[in-house]
Amino acid sequence: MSKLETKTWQGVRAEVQRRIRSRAWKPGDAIPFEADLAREFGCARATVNRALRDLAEAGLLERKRRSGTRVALHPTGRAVLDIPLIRKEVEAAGQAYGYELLSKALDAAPPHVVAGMERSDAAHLVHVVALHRADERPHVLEDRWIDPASVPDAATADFSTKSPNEWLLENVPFTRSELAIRALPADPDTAGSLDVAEGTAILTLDRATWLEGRPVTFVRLLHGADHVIRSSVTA
Amino acid sequence: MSKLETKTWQGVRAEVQRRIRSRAWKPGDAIPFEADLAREFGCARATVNRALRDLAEAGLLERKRRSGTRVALHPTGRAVLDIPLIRKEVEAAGQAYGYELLSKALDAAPPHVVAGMERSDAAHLVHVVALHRADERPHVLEDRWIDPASVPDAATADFSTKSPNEWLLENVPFTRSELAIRALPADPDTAGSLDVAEGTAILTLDRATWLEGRPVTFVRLLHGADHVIRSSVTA
DNA sequence: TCCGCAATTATGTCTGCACATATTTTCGAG
DNA sequence: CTCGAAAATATGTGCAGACATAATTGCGGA
Repeated sequence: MSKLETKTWQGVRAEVQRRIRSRAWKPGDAIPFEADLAREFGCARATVNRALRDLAEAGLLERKRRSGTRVALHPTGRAVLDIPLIRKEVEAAGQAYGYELLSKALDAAPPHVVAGMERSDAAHLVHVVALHRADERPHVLEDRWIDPASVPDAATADFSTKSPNEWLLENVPFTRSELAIRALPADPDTAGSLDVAEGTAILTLDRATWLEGRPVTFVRLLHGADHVIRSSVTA
Repeated sequence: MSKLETKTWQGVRAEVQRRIRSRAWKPGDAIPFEADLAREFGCARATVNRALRDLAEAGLLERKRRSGTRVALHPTGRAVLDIPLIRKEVEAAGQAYGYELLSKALDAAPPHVVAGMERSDAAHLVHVVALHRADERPHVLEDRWIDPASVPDAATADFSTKSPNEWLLENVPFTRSELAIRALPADPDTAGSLDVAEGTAILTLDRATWLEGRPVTFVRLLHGADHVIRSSVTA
């Protein structure tokens, strides 16, 4: 019937998206088979496949072998957070970036108990505390532990001018990382470093990273007042 | 030389990833052309293309036409947050889900000033406040505004048993949404509803959604004590 | 009736080939 | 020497066909 002749996978995706949004295909409905859509659109099945795969990745469709494809019941909201270097984040906001090393210890005790960070030799970590500034004002307090077993250079690295945040990203690969975002009240030390009142709500970002199952580093980023993590979703 | 014969795009991706992690290909380096890799791996160029495209999406590679492909300088940290239904989130944690409508107003004033939410007819919004519980304890306070111009059914919808969170997701499509995560101190009302002390650090999630440029809804989710947003990244 | 093996079938992926597109590079005109 | 058009080239995408894989279905035997 239709002489749509879409031909490009983006075109197919757009048309399918339109049918979902217009409720021609309702949530939970099964949609036509790839082969049928290919015939309708006048393109190859591979092209339809590419489009549907993309929409499935975006959470709009659910696909199962042999069963077919259906419109997702609850479009799984999915936000992509960019986690830039703190320096780049500050510079991108048009502010002057400043950095200051507050402390570095070689044989530090294990960090505060953190879910998902079961270290083997917890007694010999490198512990670095550093402050990132934006336009002279405290921006982020970086509280980092590094496992020297995974990162031998960490013990001798000079963190006085380049932050661990940046140094690690450039020098140490990782295979997996976990992220946890919390709202915590500022403890006295944190409050002092960030120049806020004790107990202030602090947006806290914990990240643990591993290389092939071995712990590499754990960092807690304590953000200054009114910090916002933003993300936009196009789906 | 190598008789790797990888054949599958996941295999190619794994091998390329290995070379990046082992620093055989260093950040900033250009890697071999698709055609060359295809010859080395003994597979079709399309297969290599699929693998490299996937790695580029993950932020490990940067590709430009005619220029070739190179290893990303700063593996762009990128976390994917799943934003599930609150009900599903609670149930997934093995807790009993409870829901209670606290208030519904038809011609509400515009919400607190929110960046990115410039409404046209700000004086006629539907305003719903509802509480989500987990095991009887307050879990999330949902503070939502809906634009009836975009969602006519919102005025008559019954939010006493099904949350706006869930109702909107099932009934209203959207094209774009923006997300902001903050840490805010609990104001008296919020503290009362969530059963926490006033001033407690609250993990706050603001989301604004549009359909083809028209505002649909704005919601502020105020999370109870110790709430954590988690995400794991495999790259 | 119930269980498990086998046929079925929709999606997943690979291949080889072709052409499109975006850059870079080259090279000639002024 | 400079500028701009034309050639070169790596990635992006499309096509048709084939086989792989995972569910589902249905059949047959106990």
